[in-house]
Amino acid sequence: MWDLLLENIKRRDVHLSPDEIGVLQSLFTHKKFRKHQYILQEGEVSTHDNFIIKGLCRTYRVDEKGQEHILRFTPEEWWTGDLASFLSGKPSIYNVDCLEDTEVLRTSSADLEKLFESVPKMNKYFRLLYQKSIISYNLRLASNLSKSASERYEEFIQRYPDILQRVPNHQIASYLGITPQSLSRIRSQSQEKGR
Amino acid sequence: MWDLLLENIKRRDVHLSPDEIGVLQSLFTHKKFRKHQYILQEGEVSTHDNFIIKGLCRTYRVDEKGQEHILRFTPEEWWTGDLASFLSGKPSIYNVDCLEDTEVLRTSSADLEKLFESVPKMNKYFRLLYQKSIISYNLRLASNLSKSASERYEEFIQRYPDILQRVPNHQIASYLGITPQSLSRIRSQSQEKGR
DNA sequence: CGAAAATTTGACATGACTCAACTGGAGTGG
DNA sequence: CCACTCCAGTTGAGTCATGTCAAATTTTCG
Repeated sequence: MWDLLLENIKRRDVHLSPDEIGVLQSLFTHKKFRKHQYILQEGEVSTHDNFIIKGLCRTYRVDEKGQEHILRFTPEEWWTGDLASFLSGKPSIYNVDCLEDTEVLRTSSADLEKLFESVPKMNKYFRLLYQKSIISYNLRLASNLSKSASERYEEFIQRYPDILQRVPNHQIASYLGITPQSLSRIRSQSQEKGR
Repeated sequence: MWDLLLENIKRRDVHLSPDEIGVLQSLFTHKKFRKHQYILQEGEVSTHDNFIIKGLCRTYRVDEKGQEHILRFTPEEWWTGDLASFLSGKPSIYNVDCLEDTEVLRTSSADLEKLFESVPKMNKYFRLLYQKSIISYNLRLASNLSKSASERYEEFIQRYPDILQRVPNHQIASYLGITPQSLSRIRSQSQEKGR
Protein backbone atom coordinates (compact mmCIF):
# COMPACT_ATOMS: atom_id res chain seq x y z
CA MET A 1 0.00 0.00 0.00
CA TRP A 2 2.77 2.45 0.84
CA ASP A 3 5.07 1.48 -1.99
CA LEU A 4 3.90 3.98 -4.55
CA LEU A 5 4.21 6.92 -2.20
CA LEU A 6 7.55 5.90 -0.73
CA GLU A 7 8.94 5.21 -4.21
CA ASN A 8 7.69 8.56 -5.36
CA ILE A 9 9.53 10.29 -2.56
CA LYS A 10 12.71 8.33 -3.12
CA ARG A 11 12.65 9.12 -6.81
CA ARG A 12 13.00 12.79 -5.88
CA ASP A 13 16.18 12.06 -4.05
CA VAL A 14 14.65 12.36 -0.62
CA HIS A 15 15.80 9.44 1.48
CA LEU A 16 13.79 8.68 4.60
CA SER A 17 15.03 6.63 7.54
CA PRO A 18 12.76 3.88 8.94
CA ASP A 19 11.82 6.24 11.77
CA GLU A 20 10.87 8.98 9.37
CA ILE A 21 8.83 6.55 7.34
CA GLY A 22 7.05 5.66 10.56
CA VAL A 23 6.23 9.30 11.22
CA LEU A 24 4.99 9.73 7.69
CA GLN A 25 2.79 6.67 7.91
CA SER A 26 1.31 7.86 11.18
CA LEU A 27 0.25 11.13 9.56
CA PHE A 28 -1.47 9.66 6.51
CA THR A 29 -4.68 7.67 6.33
CA HIS A 30 -5.88 5.26 3.71
CA LYS A 31 -9.25 5.90 2.12
CA LYS A 32 -11.32 4.35 -0.65
CA PHE A 33 -13.73 6.17 -2.94
CA ARG A 34 -16.28 4.71 -5.32
CA LYS A 35 -16.58 5.63 -8.96
CA HIS A 36 -18.63 8.89 -9.21
CA GLN A 37 -17.96 9.71 -5.56
CA TYR A 38 -16.78 13.21 -4.71
CA ILE A 39 -13.47 13.72 -2.96
CA LEU A 40 -14.14 17.44 -2.81
CA GLN A 41 -17.15 19.52 -3.73
CA GLU A 42 -17.33 23.17 -4.62
CA GLY A 43 -18.11 25.21 -1.51
CA GLU A 44 -16.43 22.76 0.86
CA VAL A 45 -13.04 23.35 2.39
CA SER A 46 -10.40 20.98 1.07
CA THR A 47 -9.30 19.31 4.27
CA HIS A 48 -6.88 16.79 2.79
CA ASP A 49 -4.16 16.43 0.24
CA ASN A 50 -4.56 13.08 -1.51
CA PHE A 51 -1.96 10.86 -3.10
CA ILE A 52 -3.69 8.44 -5.46
CA ILE A 53 -2.50 4.85 -5.25
CA LYS A 54 -5.25 3.37 -7.42
CA GLY A 55 -7.86 4.80 -9.74
CA LEU A 56 -8.42 8.03 -11.56
CA CYS A 57 -9.90 11.39 -10.61
CA ARG A 58 -10.79 14.63 -12.28
CA THR A 59 -10.76 18.20 -11.02
CA TYR A 60 -13.32 20.45 -12.65
CA ARG A 61 -15.02 23.73 -12.29
CA VAL A 62 -18.59 24.75 -13.12
CA ASP A 63 -18.93 28.19 -14.69
CA GLU A 64 -21.82 30.67 -14.43
CA LYS A 65 -23.51 29.14 -17.46
CA GLY A 66 -23.43 25.72 -15.82
CA GLN A 67 -20.68 24.36 -18.07
CA GLU A 68 -18.13 21.96 -16.60
CA HIS A 69 -14.46 22.52 -17.35
CA ILE A 70 -11.96 19.86 -16.46
CA LEU A 71 -8.66 21.25 -15.19
CA ARG A 72 -6.81 18.01 -14.66
CA PHE A 73 -6.99 14.26 -14.66
CA THR A 74 -5.09 12.60 -11.84
CA PRO A 75 -4.26 8.91 -12.09
CA GLU A 76 -2.07 6.81 -9.80
CA GLU A 77 1.00 8.52 -8.34
CA TRP A 78 -0.47 11.99 -8.60
CA TRP A 79 -1.69 14.25 -5.84
CA THR A 80 -5.14 15.74 -5.90
CA GLY A 81 -7.14 18.23 -3.91
CA ASP A 82 -7.40 21.99 -4.07
CA LEU A 83 -4.19 23.59 -2.85
CA ALA A 84 -5.73 27.04 -2.55
CA SER A 85 -8.51 25.87 -0.29
CA PHE A 86 -6.33 23.37 1.55
CA LEU A 87 -3.85 26.09 2.48
CA SER A 88 -6.17 28.99 3.12
CA GLY A 89 -9.02 27.11 4.76
CA LYS A 90 -11.46 28.86 2.44
CA PRO A 91 -14.19 27.07 0.46
CA SER A 92 -13.04 25.56 -2.80
CA ILE A 93 -14.27 26.60 -6.22
CA TYR A 94 -13.39 23.21 -7.68
CA ASN A 95 -14.88 19.75 -7.64
CA VAL A 96 -12.87 16.57 -7.51
CA ASP A 97 -14.56 13.28 -8.23
CA CYS A 98 -13.60 9.75 -9.18
CA LEU A 99 -13.85 8.37 -12.68
CA GLU A 100 -12.99 4.91 -11.36
CA ASP A 101 -12.96 3.25 -7.96
CA THR A 102 -10.09 5.03 -6.30
CA GLU A 103 -7.82 4.64 -3.29
CA VAL A 104 -5.76 7.41 -1.77
CA LEU A 105 -3.31 8.09 0.99
CA ARG A 106 -4.28 11.41 2.47
CA THR A 107 -3.10 13.88 5.04
CA SER A 108 -4.76 16.86 6.66
CA SER A 109 -3.16 20.28 6.58
CA ALA A 110 -2.39 20.08 10.31
CA ASP A 111 -0.73 16.68 9.86
CA LEU A 112 1.18 17.85 6.83
CA GLU A 113 2.44 20.77 8.88
CA LYS A 114 3.56 18.30 11.55
CA LEU A 115 5.30 16.28 8.90
CA PHE A 116 7.28 19.29 7.72
CA GLU A 117 8.30 20.00 11.29
CA SER A 118 9.44 16.52 12.16
CA VAL A 119 10.80 15.59 8.74
CA PRO A 120 12.03 18.84 7.22
CA LYS A 121 13.39 17.14 4.15
CA MET A 122 9.80 16.63 3.05
CA ASN A 123 9.88 20.31 2.20
CA LYS A 124 12.28 19.37 -0.53
CA TYR A 125 9.99 16.64 -1.81
CA PHE A 126 7.08 19.02 -2.14
CA ARG A 127 9.25 21.74 -3.55
CA LEU A 128 10.35 19.42 -6.34
CA LEU A 129 6.82 18.17 -6.85
CA TYR A 130 5.56 21.70 -7.27
CA GLN A 131 8.39 22.58 -9.60
CA LYS A 132 7.38 19.79 -11.91
CA SER A 133 3.82 20.89 -11.73
CA ILE A 134 4.69 24.48 -12.63
CA ILE A 135 6.69 23.31 -15.60
CA SER A 136 3.76 21.39 -16.97
CA TYR A 137 1.34 24.26 -16.35
CA ASN A 138 3.66 26.42 -18.40
CA LEU A 139 3.61 23.98 -21.27
CA ARG A 140 -0.14 23.68 -21.18
CA LEU A 141 -0.55 27.43 -21.05
CA ALA A 142 1.76 27.89 -24.02
CA SER A 143 -0.18 25.30 -25.94
CA ASN A 144 -3.53 26.84 -25.02
CA LEU A 145 -2.34 30.21 -26.24
CA SER A 146 -0.82 29.11 -29.50
CA LYS A 147 -2.50 25.97 -30.73
CA SER A 148 -5.76 25.10 -32.42
CA ALA A 149 -8.19 22.61 -30.93
CA SER A 150 -7.00 19.77 -33.14
CA GLU A 151 -3.35 20.42 -32.37
CA ARG A 152 -4.15 20.33 -28.68
CA TYR A 153 -5.95 17.05 -29.14
CA GLU A 154 -2.95 15.55 -30.91
CA GLU A 155 -0.76 16.75 -28.08
CA PHE A 156 -3.06 15.17 -25.52
CA ILE A 157 -2.91 11.83 -27.31
CA GLN A 158 0.88 11.91 -27.32
CA ARG A 159 1.17 12.99 -23.72
CA TYR A 160 -1.53 10.95 -22.01
CA PRO A 161 -2.25 7.86 -24.12
CA ASP A 162 -3.23 5.94 -20.99
CA ILE A 163 -5.80 8.49 -19.85
CA LEU A 164 -7.27 8.59 -23.35
CA GLN A 165 -8.13 4.92 -22.88
CA ARG A 166 -9.71 5.45 -19.51
CA VAL A 167 -12.07 8.40 -19.97
CA PRO A 168 -14.95 9.09 -22.37
CA ASN A 169 -14.42 11.59 -25.15
CA HIS A 170 -16.72 14.27 -23.85
CA GLN A 171 -14.50 14.60 -20.81
CA ILE A 172 -11.42 14.97 -22.98
CA ALA A 173 -13.29 17.69 -24.86
CA SER A 174 -13.94 19.47 -21.58
CA TYR A 175 -10.25 19.24 -20.68
CA LEU A 176 -9.26 20.66 -24.05
CA GLY A 177 -11.76 23.48 -23.69
CA ILE A 178 -13.95 22.51 -26.63
CA THR A 179 -17.41 20.98 -27.08
CA PRO A 180 -17.92 17.23 -27.54
CA GLN A 181 -19.28 17.98 -31.02
CA SER A 182 -16.10 19.75 -32.03
CA LEU A 183 -13.96 16.94 -30.71
CA SER A 184 -16.03 14.43 -32.65
CA ARG A 185 -15.46 16.37 -35.87
CA ILE A 186 -11.76 16.72 -35.16
CA ARG A 187 -11.51 12.98 -34.64
CA SER A 188 -13.32 12.12 -37.84
CA GLN A 189 -11.14 14.54 -39.80
CA SER A 190 -7.87 13.21 -38.47
CA GLN A 191 -9.04 9.70 -39.36
CA GLU A 192 -9.65 10.73 -42.95
CA LYS A 193 -6.03 11.73 -43.14
CA GLY A 194 -5.20 8.13 -42.46
CA ARG A 195 -4.01 8.26 -38.89
CA MET B 1 19.17 46.35 -2.27
CA TRP B 2 18.45 43.18 -0.31
CA ASP B 3 15.33 44.46 1.39
CA LEU B 4 12.79 43.23 -1.12
CA LEU B 5 14.17 39.71 -1.15
CA LEU B 6 14.64 39.42 2.59
CA GLU B 7 11.17 40.84 3.22
CA ASN B 8 9.73 38.41 0.72
CA ILE B 9 11.30 35.50 2.57
CA LYS B 10 10.19 36.76 5.95
CA ARG B 11 6.65 37.20 4.72
CA ARG B 12 6.52 33.47 4.12
CA ASP B 13 7.31 32.82 7.71
CA VAL B 14 10.90 31.80 7.07
CA HIS B 15 13.13 33.57 9.58
CA LEU B 16 16.82 33.75 8.76
CA SER B 17 19.59 34.43 11.26
CA PRO B 18 22.24 37.03 10.40
CA ASP B 19 24.60 34.18 9.51
CA GLU B 20 22.09 32.63 7.19
CA ILE B 21 21.45 35.99 5.57
CA GLY B 22 25.19 36.18 5.02
CA VAL B 23 25.23 32.81 3.29
CA LEU B 24 22.31 33.83 1.14
CA GLN B 25 23.96 37.09 0.15
CA SER B 26 27.17 35.29 -0.77
CA LEU B 27 25.26 33.05 -3.18
CA PHE B 28 23.37 35.75 -5.04
CA THR B 29 24.72 38.37 -7.40
CA HIS B 30 23.27 41.69 -8.39
CA LYS B 31 22.77 42.38 -12.08
CA LYS B 32 21.28 45.16 -14.17
CA PHE B 33 19.55 44.76 -17.51
CA ARG B 34 18.54 47.44 -19.98
CA LYS B 35 15.09 47.78 -21.44
CA HIS B 36 14.77 45.36 -24.40
CA GLN B 37 17.71 43.29 -23.15
CA TYR B 38 17.28 39.54 -22.97
CA ILE B 39 17.68 37.76 -19.66
CA LEU B 40 17.19 34.44 -21.41
CA GLN B 41 16.85 33.50 -25.06
CA GLU B 42 15.25 30.47 -26.62
CA GLY B 43 17.88 27.81 -27.18
CA GLU B 44 20.07 28.92 -24.29
CA VAL B 45 20.22 27.11 -20.99
CA SER B 46 18.68 29.10 -18.15
CA THR B 47 21.65 29.39 -15.83
CA HIS B 48 20.09 31.61 -13.17
CA ASP B 49 16.95 32.10 -11.20
CA ASN B 50 16.26 35.84 -10.94
CA PHE B 51 14.45 37.78 -8.26
CA ILE B 52 13.40 41.14 -9.66
CA ILE B 53 14.05 44.11 -7.39
CA LYS B 54 13.32 46.79 -9.97
CA GLY B 55 11.72 46.81 -13.40
CA LEU B 56 9.48 44.53 -15.38
CA CYS B 57 10.06 41.46 -17.57
CA ARG B 58 8.04 39.23 -19.81
CA THR B 59 8.36 35.54 -20.60
CA TYR B 60 7.19 34.58 -24.05
CA ARG B 61 7.32 31.85 -26.58
CA VAL B 62 7.49 32.00 -30.38
CA ASP B 63 5.35 29.41 -32.15
CA GLU B 64 5.95 27.73 -35.52
CA LYS B 65 4.07 30.48 -37.34
CA GLY B 66 6.36 33.08 -35.77
CA GLN B 67 3.72 34.40 -33.39
CA GLU B 68 4.80 35.55 -29.93
CA HIS B 69 2.79 34.41 -26.93
CA ILE B 70 3.39 36.00 -23.57
CA LEU B 71 3.15 33.57 -20.69
CA ARG B 72 3.78 35.94 -17.82
CA PHE B 73 4.70 39.43 -16.79
CA THR B 74 7.05 39.64 -13.84
CA PRO B 75 7.42 42.94 -11.97
CA GLU B 76 9.30 43.64 -8.75
CA GLU B 77 9.22 40.89 -6.09
CA TRP B 78 8.67 38.11 -8.64
CA TRP B 79 11.07 35.45 -9.76
CA THR B 80 11.79 34.92 -13.41
CA GLY B 81 13.71 32.44 -15.55
CA ASP B 82 12.77 29.10 -17.00
CA LEU B 83 12.46 26.51 -14.26
CA ALA B 84 12.45 23.58 -16.68
CA SER B 85 15.71 24.58 -18.30
CA PHE B 86 17.24 25.82 -15.05
CA LEU B 87 16.66 22.46 -13.41
CA SER B 88 17.33 20.12 -16.29
CA GLY B 89 20.21 21.98 -17.91
CA LYS B 90 18.47 21.66 -21.26
CA PRO B 91 17.97 24.57 -23.69
CA SER B 92 14.96 26.72 -22.97
CA ILE B 93 12.00 27.12 -25.29
CA TYR B 94 11.13 30.48 -23.76
CA ASN B 95 12.47 34.00 -24.03
CA VAL B 96 12.66 36.41 -21.13
CA ASP B 97 13.31 40.06 -21.83
CA CYS B 98 12.97 43.38 -20.06
CA LEU B 99 10.15 45.81 -20.74
CA GLU B 100 11.87 48.38 -18.52
CA ASP B 101 15.36 48.83 -17.14
CA THR B 102 15.53 46.00 -14.66
CA GLU B 103 17.65 44.90 -11.69
CA VAL B 104 17.72 41.41 -10.32
CA LEU B 105 19.28 39.34 -7.59
CA ARG B 106 20.18 36.05 -9.17
CA THR B 107 21.59 32.70 -8.23
CA SER B 108 22.93 29.83 -10.30
CA SER B 109 21.55 26.33 -9.93
CA ALA B 110 24.75 25.17 -8.21
CA ASP B 111 24.56 28.05 -5.75
CA LEU B 112 20.90 27.50 -5.12
CA GLU B 113 21.67 23.88 -4.37
CA LYS B 114 24.32 25.04 -1.89
CA LEU B 115 21.78 27.35 -0.33
CA PHE B 116 19.35 24.50 0.23
CA GLU B 117 22.11 22.47 1.83
CA SER B 118 23.35 25.12 4.21
CA VAL B 119 19.99 26.77 4.88
CA PRO B 120 17.42 23.98 4.60
CA LYS B 121 14.57 26.20 5.60
CA MET B 122 14.86 27.84 2.21
CA ASN B 123 13.19 24.70 0.89
CA LYS B 124 10.12 25.88 2.71
CA TYR B 125 10.34 29.33 1.16
CA PHE B 126 10.44 27.92 -2.35
CA ARG B 127 7.81 25.35 -1.57
CA LEU B 128 5.42 28.12 -0.52
CA LEU B 129 6.41 30.24 -3.48
CA TYR B 130 5.62 27.42 -5.86
CA GLN B 131 2.34 26.68 -4.13
CA LYS B 132 1.22 30.23 -4.75
CA SER B 133 2.30 29.97 -8.32
CA ILE B 134 0.36 26.76 -8.88
CA ILE B 135 -2.75 28.31 -7.43
CA SER B 136 -2.59 31.17 -9.86
CA TYR B 137 -1.90 28.90 -12.82
CA ASN B 138 -5.04 27.01 -11.90
CA LEU B 139 -7.09 30.17 -11.87
CA ARG B 140 -5.69 31.29 -15.19
CA LEU B 141 -6.32 27.91 -16.73
CA ALA B 142 -9.90 27.86 -15.49
CA SER B 143 -10.42 31.31 -16.91
CA ASN B 144 -8.83 30.38 -20.25
CA LEU B 145 -11.13 27.39 -20.52
CA SER B 146 -14.37 29.08 -19.60
CA LYS B 147 -14.22 32.76 -20.39
CA SER B 148 -14.51 34.91 -23.50
CA ALA B 149 -11.78 37.29 -24.57
CA SER B 150 -13.51 40.32 -23.11
CA GLU B 151 -14.15 38.59 -19.79
CA ARG B 152 -10.48 37.68 -19.59
CA TYR B 153 -9.54 41.26 -20.30
CA GLU B 154 -11.79 42.53 -17.50
CA GLU B 155 -10.20 39.98 -15.20
CA PHE B 156 -6.73 41.14 -16.16
CA ILE B 157 -7.61 44.74 -15.42
CA GLN B 158 -8.88 43.79 -11.98
CA ARG B 159 -5.94 41.58 -11.16
CA TYR B 160 -3.02 43.53 -12.56
CA PRO B 161 -3.99 47.20 -12.76
CA ASP B 162 -0.36 48.21 -12.29
CA ILE B 163 0.92 46.11 -15.17
CA LEU B 164 -1.81 47.45 -17.40
CA GLN B 165 -0.25 50.88 -16.93
CA ARG B 166 3.23 49.70 -17.72
CA VAL B 167 2.90 47.65 -20.90
CA PRO B 168 1.51 48.41 -24.37
CA ASN B 169 -1.81 46.90 -25.35
CA HIS B 170 -0.51 44.55 -27.98
CA GLN B 171 1.48 42.77 -25.30
CA ILE B 172 -1.60 42.42 -23.14
CA ALA B 173 -3.36 40.97 -26.18
CA SER B 174 -0.58 38.44 -26.52
CA TYR B 175 -0.90 37.51 -22.85
CA LEU B 176 -4.66 37.06 -23.24
CA GLY B 177 -4.19 34.94 -26.34
CA ILE B 178 -5.93 37.29 -28.75
CA THR B 179 -4.85 39.65 -31.55
CA PRO B 180 -4.17 43.34 -30.94
CA GLN B 181 -7.08 44.12 -33.26
CA SER B 182 -9.48 42.10 -31.16
CA LEU B 183 -8.29 43.75 -28.00
CA SER B 184 -8.77 47.15 -29.54
CA ARG B 185 -12.37 46.30 -30.43
CA ILE B 186 -13.02 44.91 -26.98
CA ARG B 187 -11.72 48.09 -25.43
CA SER B 188 -13.81 50.35 -27.60
CA GLN B 189 -16.91 48.30 -26.87
CA SER B 190 -16.46 48.32 -23.13
CA GLN B 191 -16.04 52.09 -23.29
CA GLU B 192 -19.36 52.47 -25.07
CA LYS B 193 -20.98 50.76 -22.13
CA GLY B 194 -19.78 53.65 -20.02
CA ARG B 195 -16.84 52.16 -18.21
C1' DC C 1 10.80 67.14 -37.05
C1' DG C 2 10.42 62.57 -38.94
C1' DA C 3 10.61 57.52 -38.74
C1' DA C 4 9.01 53.63 -36.46
C1' DA C 5 5.79 51.56 -33.54
C1' DA C 6 1.22 51.18 -31.65
C1' DT C 7 -3.51 51.49 -32.18
C1' DT C 8 -7.72 51.73 -34.60
C1' DT C 9 -11.01 50.68 -38.24
C1' DG C 10 -13.18 48.17 -42.17
C1' DA C 11 -14.22 44.12 -44.97
C1' DC C 12 -14.18 39.50 -45.15
C1' DA C 13 -12.93 34.54 -43.76
C1' DT C 14 -13.15 30.78 -40.63
C1' DG C 15 -12.96 27.81 -36.55
C1' DA C 16 -15.64 26.60 -33.02
C1' DC C 17 -20.30 26.95 -30.87
C1' DT C 18 -25.35 26.10 -30.50
C1' DC C 19 -29.35 23.69 -31.34
C1' DA C 20 -31.44 19.80 -32.99
C1' DA C 21 -31.93 15.33 -34.74
C1' DC C 22 -30.23 10.79 -35.30
C1' DT C 23 -27.40 6.40 -34.33
C1' DG C 24 -25.80 2.82 -31.63
C1' DG C 25 -24.55 0.41 -27.59
C1' DA C 26 -25.21 -0.80 -22.45
C1' DG C 27 -27.98 -1.74 -19.04
C1' DT C 28 -32.66 -2.79 -16.89
C1' DG C 29 -36.93 -4.76 -15.91
C1' DG C 30 -41.06 -6.98 -17.41
C1' DC D 1 -35.34 -12.22 -24.68
C1' DC D 2 -37.39 -8.17 -26.12
C1' DA D 3 -38.81 -3.34 -25.39
C1' DC D 4 -37.31 0.64 -23.27
C1' DT D 5 -34.43 4.05 -21.59
C1' DC D 6 -30.19 6.37 -21.06
C1' DC D 7 -26.00 8.10 -22.45
C1' DA D 8 -22.12 8.79 -25.57
C1' DG D 9 -21.10 9.91 -29.90
C1' DT D 10 -22.05 11.67 -34.58
C1' DT D 11 -23.85 14.72 -38.13
C1' DG D 12 -26.11 18.85 -40.25
C1' DA D 13 -27.40 23.76 -40.54
C1' DG D 14 -26.96 28.22 -39.10
C1' DT D 15 -24.59 31.75 -36.01
C1' DC D 16 -21.05 34.22 -33.70
C1' DA D 17 -16.60 35.40 -31.85
C1' DT D 18 -12.29 36.05 -33.22
C1' DG D 19 -8.79 35.95 -36.82
C1' DT D 20 -6.70 37.79 -41.22
C1' DC D 21 -5.42 41.24 -44.35
C1' DA D 22 -5.06 45.90 -45.46
C1' DA D 23 -5.07 50.68 -44.70
C1' DA D 24 -5.60 54.87 -42.00
C1' DT D 25 -4.52 57.31 -37.86
C1' DT D 26 -2.20 58.36 -33.62
C1' DT D 27 1.58 58.06 -30.46
C1' DT D 28 6.30 57.50 -29.18
C1' DC D 29 10.80 58.71 -29.12
C1' DG D 30 15.44 59.33 -31.22
